[in-house]
Amino acid sequence: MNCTRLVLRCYSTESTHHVNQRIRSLKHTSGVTRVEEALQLFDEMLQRQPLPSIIQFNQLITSIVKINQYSTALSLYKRIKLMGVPSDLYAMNVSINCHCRLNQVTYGFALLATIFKQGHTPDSTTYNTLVNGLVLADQVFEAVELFKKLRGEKLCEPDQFMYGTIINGLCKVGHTSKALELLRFMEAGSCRPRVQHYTIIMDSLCKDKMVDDALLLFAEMNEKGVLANVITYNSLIHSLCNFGRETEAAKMLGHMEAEGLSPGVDTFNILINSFCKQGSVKDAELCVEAMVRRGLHPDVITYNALIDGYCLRGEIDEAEQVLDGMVERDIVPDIITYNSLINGYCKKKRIDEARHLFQEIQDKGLFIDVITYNTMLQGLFQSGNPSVARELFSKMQAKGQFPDICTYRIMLHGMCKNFQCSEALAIFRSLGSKEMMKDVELYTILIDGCSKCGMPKLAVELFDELLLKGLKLNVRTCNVILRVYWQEGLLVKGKKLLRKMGDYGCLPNSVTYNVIVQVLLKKNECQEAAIFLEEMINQGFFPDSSTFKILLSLIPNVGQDSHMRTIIQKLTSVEGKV
DNA sequence: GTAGGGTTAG
Repeated sequence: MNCTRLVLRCYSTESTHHVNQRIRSLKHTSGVTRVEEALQLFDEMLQRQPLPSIIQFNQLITSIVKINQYSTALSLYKRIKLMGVPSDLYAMNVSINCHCRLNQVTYGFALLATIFKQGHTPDSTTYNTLVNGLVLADQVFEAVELFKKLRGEKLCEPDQFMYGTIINGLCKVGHTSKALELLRFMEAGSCRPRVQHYTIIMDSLCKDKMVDDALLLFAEMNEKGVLANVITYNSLIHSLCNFGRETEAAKMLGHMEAEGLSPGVDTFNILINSFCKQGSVKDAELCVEAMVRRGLHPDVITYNALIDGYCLRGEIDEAEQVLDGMVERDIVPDIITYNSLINGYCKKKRIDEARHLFQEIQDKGLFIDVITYNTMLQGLFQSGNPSVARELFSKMQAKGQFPDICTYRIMLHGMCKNFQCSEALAIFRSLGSKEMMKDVELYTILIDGCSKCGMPKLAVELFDELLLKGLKLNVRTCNVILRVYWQEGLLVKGKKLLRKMGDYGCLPNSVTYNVIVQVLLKKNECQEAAIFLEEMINQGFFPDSSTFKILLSLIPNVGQDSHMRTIIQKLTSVEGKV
């Protein structure tokens, strides 16, 4: 009798140990495998007699939550409930979080009621999870109200998490200054702000383009003895890069190492990407060397950045070399890698190679995305294959790939250039999406296209339609229609628009004047052209090379004492000095 | 030994 009991107890503790071990090992399993193994373990746990404790179930389900499988997690809780395992506050809190992540805050609040009903007392985690749920649901105002209520009614003393959630929410809706106020409030109180709080606000300041204010706050934080961590540095490095301040970003990296923090592959990738996009792939390569020296391994993102960087510069051979290098290191190229390469071939007008690669990756069974199609379509148009492009456009839709706004811009632009304006217009009119019909870029393409296809009236109508829709104008749109106005002699309209451009938020630029002057010169209206040339120069703009060419060709024909002659002389003398 | 907030790369 005693013996049996002993054996049973041994079996029970041993299996508990075994289960714990398997739960722990789940953390080292990734993605789909983790879900599969977790589900299998869960089934085994349900078979056990006695049933494992709620703690073990919580641990297992948490490992599923960590990989964002919220519905799965909730369904498992439902099942253990059916098996009669009593829930605890941890389980309830995790469930609330799952509902919040699934955009079901309401269910979260329903669970709060259940907690009370079951005689539990919600804790700060419960409330914080709910406040965060409101933030996630874009109900920041409601989140702040709940926060105030909890504090006012002493239901829950706000802790660093709660403050973090609210600061995050305020920043998310653009109220960075309110968040900063709350930070100042914390500094004066007993719940002192941590690095997280500073990081959120610095990041938000940067998103508001106030990078220097962020840097000031960073300095202030350091003075207060709050230590920055890798996330803080990653965020600042990224923001500096976004504003073209790569040198300072690189200095930041040095800074963080001096502080004893180790930058990760992601830190380097931020810099590498930025250098590549800027066109300085050489600097990016130096960054890669620096990361390798630190024992970090470039990943697919690193290689993709380099490949894209080279392709953007048209240095396709270098891009191919990088590709070889990554394959040698067993890093599998993905669709982004191939999109860059296809773009590189297209840029170099090596359309056959682009088409070949496009076919090859499909044969490999790789998923082709809308960017692949867009890249290919653009390449086809630019290499003078409009009909192949149009075939591909049909094919992608037949395959179930929806065109996006870029697809339509590429298509309509390509078609207009190939004198297929009427068909382009037909496509535009048949656009299902209301959003796309409100795209100023599409209008600009069509207006320009119609005028160049000999349909200026249609161009003018389209512009009026655009105004009627209340779409926001940009300089390019104005420049395009101004050319039409001057070509068609619609000078009243033209001059009116020229004057109103500032009100529309787009001041005339150098192109604006070049366009007008060129039209006038081509129409041989030299006097009028001279007036605009002068205005242009007074505004600090300068004729571009094509305007200049026309001007120079006029020299023999303009009279000795004409206004135009003086201007040309002035221009050529300035030109000589420069 | 189970739960809640922050950054990012294409």
